[in-house]
Amino acid sequence: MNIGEIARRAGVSRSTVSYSLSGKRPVAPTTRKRIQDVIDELGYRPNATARALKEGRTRTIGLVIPPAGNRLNHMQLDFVASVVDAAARADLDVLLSPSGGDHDKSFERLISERRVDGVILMEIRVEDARVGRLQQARLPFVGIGHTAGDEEMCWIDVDYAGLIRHTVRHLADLGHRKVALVNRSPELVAAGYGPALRAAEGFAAATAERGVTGIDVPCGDDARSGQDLLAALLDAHPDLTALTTINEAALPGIQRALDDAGLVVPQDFSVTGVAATLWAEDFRPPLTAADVPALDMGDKAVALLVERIASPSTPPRHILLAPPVSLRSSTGAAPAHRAAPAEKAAATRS
Amino acid sequence: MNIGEIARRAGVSRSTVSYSLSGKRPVAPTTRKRIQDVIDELGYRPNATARALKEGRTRTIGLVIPPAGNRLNHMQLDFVASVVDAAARADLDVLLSPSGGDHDKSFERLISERRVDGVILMEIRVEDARVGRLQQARLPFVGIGHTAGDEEMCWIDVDYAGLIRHTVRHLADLGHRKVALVNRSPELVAAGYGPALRAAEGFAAATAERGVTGIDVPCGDDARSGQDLLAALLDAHPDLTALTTINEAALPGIQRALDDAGLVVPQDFSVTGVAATLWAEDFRPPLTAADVPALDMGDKAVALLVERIASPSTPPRHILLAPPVSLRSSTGAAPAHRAAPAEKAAATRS
DNA sequence: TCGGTTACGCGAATCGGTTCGACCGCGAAC
DNA sequence: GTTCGCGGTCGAACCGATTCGCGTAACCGA
Repeated sequence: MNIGEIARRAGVSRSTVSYSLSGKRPVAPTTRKRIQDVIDELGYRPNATARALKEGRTRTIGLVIPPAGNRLNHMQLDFVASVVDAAARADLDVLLSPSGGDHDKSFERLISERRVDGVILMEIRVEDARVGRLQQARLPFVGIGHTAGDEEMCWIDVDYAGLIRHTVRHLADLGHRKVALVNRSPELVAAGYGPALRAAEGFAAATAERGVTGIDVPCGDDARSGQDLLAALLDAHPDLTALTTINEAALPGIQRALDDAGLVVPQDFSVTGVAATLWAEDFRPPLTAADVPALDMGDKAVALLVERIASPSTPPRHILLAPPVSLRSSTGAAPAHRAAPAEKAAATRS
Repeated sequence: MNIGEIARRAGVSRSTVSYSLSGKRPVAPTTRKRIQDVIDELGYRPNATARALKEGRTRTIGLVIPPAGNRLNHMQLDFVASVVDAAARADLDVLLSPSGGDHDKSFERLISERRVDGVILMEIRVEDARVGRLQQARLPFVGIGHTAGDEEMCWIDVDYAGLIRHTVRHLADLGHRKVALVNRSPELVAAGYGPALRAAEGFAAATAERGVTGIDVPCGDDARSGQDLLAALLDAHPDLTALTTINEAALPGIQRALDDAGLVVPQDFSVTGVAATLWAEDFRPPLTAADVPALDMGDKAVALLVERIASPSTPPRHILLAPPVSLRSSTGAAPAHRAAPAEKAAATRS
């Protein structure tokens, strides 16, 4: 069932059917009605492939996600969902491509076979070969995260440096003198993952500025790692009274380690950071944190990409988001003295 | 840069380039080398759209996920990841379509514009209009979950009835006399979501069989709902000593409600159910549960779909998975007497 | 009455591949 | 010495849409 079949049944030429559908040239009302009746009867919709070939665009965008091994965190998941949603509203389909390494089969297919009109690139690293590949292919794209040196591309990012700086100041104002940054996984930090690097930057700047002692440690992106890490940290630093983090997935583990040590938040220990709203609200007590507007970012990313596809030659735009810190109840004045973890733990175990 | 350009530069016809690439007809080694050199130099890859038009297949499959509003749980997320992965291995791309209602724009586009060669349909309901739509369009598809009446389709499902029955027997064997089933959200239950219905079936059968009292309650798919529900449940049923669940997302909330009530697992209360391995291991103590092999299911779904695309007329196959129950440490002998929640909670609050 | 719009519709070209039929030259077989 | 088969190549048709150029008829004002 194709446009020729419709034309035949309506007794007109194929071009007339096409014009009737697109409205790009006038078609007599009676003819149009006849055509529409046939279309309605057969439930015809023009073949997307043929249309794409002729028009030179696929009405599809690629969404490059971290590879399946690395589990997506809630922020990323919300982002994916909102991209798919926003794309649907713009009558675009979304092609998924898991890609981590530089030479990924599925990524390469997307680009060189021209399956998509544009790409949204998640989890950009500071040195990212995919950016060069996209530029070389002249394919419009929007990065989630930015690379320091490159102003030639469109991107949207969260101002991790600024937000972490903000949280550290907040803790310093509450009297904390020794503060930890629970960063993303060692692998991501080593790979030069932007948010991890910039969080560290902001952390270093703010601790120096306020004269507090800062401990910057990477942590696997899961509850277990968070628990082990914090237990070790509490053990090694009896005077540690607060932490800030960008590692959402470690939060449940952090909570457990604090419980195990018999520390009450925020009386004995303060916790803050940057996280998706859901995670922040799931913490107990609710986390004082900068809420990453992941849903909003998806909308913005699609809008930016659509704009870029329409006019690829305009100078690239950048959006740096700095959501406000929601004061919930996981931070408080520094305790005069934090009981040694061992003795507290013993007390609760009994 | 297209096949004509390659042909021109290599001094051959377009068909020769095509045959050289596909190997469907012999090409002289010298010619082949000349062509390959030009291709390597320009980095040519045949345009996917044009190829799809001629071949009549897009090498793309559609993955229909629950709409963005309903947050995906870990099981579903693992499943999506493994589908994308398995598809990539089979040189297929994955087009995402969020669809809940019956008349979804993006779903309809996928089907009627023939953007995909086949579809994987997640979260099937007992009455699901999308199934009929796919059959009518003669588009191969595999359902995740099955509809009772319809044996005409391919599906993969987890044997929720059997697994829940199994967990209830386990609890009964440990001496529990009153057991709750924490089911999925009221909306899903009302919509006739298969796993929810079948879990209830299995629960009813097993409680009857073992003569234990069963309480079957729906619960929102999030931590907060789990917490509220269980608190209410403990309050209303002082003799409730165990629960089983298929609602992963509620687990963290269940954990909190138990903590708040001062109940220790498994001494005071037993918890079990069906969950993704990650959630089961994240519970404290680790959850005795049937581990849903979501990653495996993705592989199997893609394999089944590929098979069905290749030969659409063979009778549909069904796969019912019944993963073994991993005995971890969240279930134990029923306590002689469970302290009233109020008095225990008061004790911990002090 | 005549030139000039405008409305309407058709045929053909085009997008970038794949594939069928045909052709040519050469060596083997009868 | 013709014929057959086969390796190697080319031209043309085709997939299903869009769109350009052109023809025709009706209608307008001068």
